[in-house]
Amino acid sequence: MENEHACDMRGFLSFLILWLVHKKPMTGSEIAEEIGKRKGCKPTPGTIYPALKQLVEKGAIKADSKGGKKYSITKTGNEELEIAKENFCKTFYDIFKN
Amino acid sequence: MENEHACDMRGFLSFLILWLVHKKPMTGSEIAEEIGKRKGCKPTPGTIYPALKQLVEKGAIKADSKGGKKYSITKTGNEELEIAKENFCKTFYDIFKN
DNA sequence: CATACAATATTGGATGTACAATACAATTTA
DNA sequence: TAAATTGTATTGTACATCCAATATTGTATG
Repeated sequence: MENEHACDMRGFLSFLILWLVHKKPMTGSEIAEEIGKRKGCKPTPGTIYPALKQLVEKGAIKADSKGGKKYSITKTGNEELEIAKENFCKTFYDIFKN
Repeated sequence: MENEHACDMRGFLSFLILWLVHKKPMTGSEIAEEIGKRKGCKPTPGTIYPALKQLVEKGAIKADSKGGKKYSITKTGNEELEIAKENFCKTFYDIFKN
């Protein structure tokens, strides 16, 4: 609700989830598994599901209620991801150089 | 203390501050300015100084109390930065591609 | 010395992310 | 059907980060 903390360094979990789901629809546990592989430490359900819930409420992702309940990105989510990705790259552009 | 939330997606502000200060000692306002340039939105003193305080308390940076009070990275901070950088790159390795 | 201004810093309240513990739902196995 | 297992989700508590507002300190300038 209209809180414009645009300067926020919070939100990297949501950003990463959005990024993963944008590549391929995934279930909650698949997402946790993939984050675990990348960071070396798998987040617990109490971390993953609240974040998923927020993203659904924002309309950035949606849950396909069949089978394992996969989450996939929406049009809104894709637009948001594009902006977030750009900001991310501008902010950390020189971290990856060597 | 000794809270081992190793899985943490929090701490990106501290990470970025550490990264900036590692390249060159900076004052609080210089740090805010540089982050503002990267993100397009300059963090307020209420964001920057508590983070700096924590980093000093951890021993990751130290304040040179002469002139504009520049902060510079310590040996401990450099070691911490090296680890954090590696985790960061592993976690977001595919964001920068295209 | 006094006033102004910039940089440094703290406070209070909100939000995102963290885990542990627990609960619930859908299969599978006995 | 009962018990076990796995995935999904909530709750409670803690902490990093966020801003606005305020306070403090240091350095000019009058």
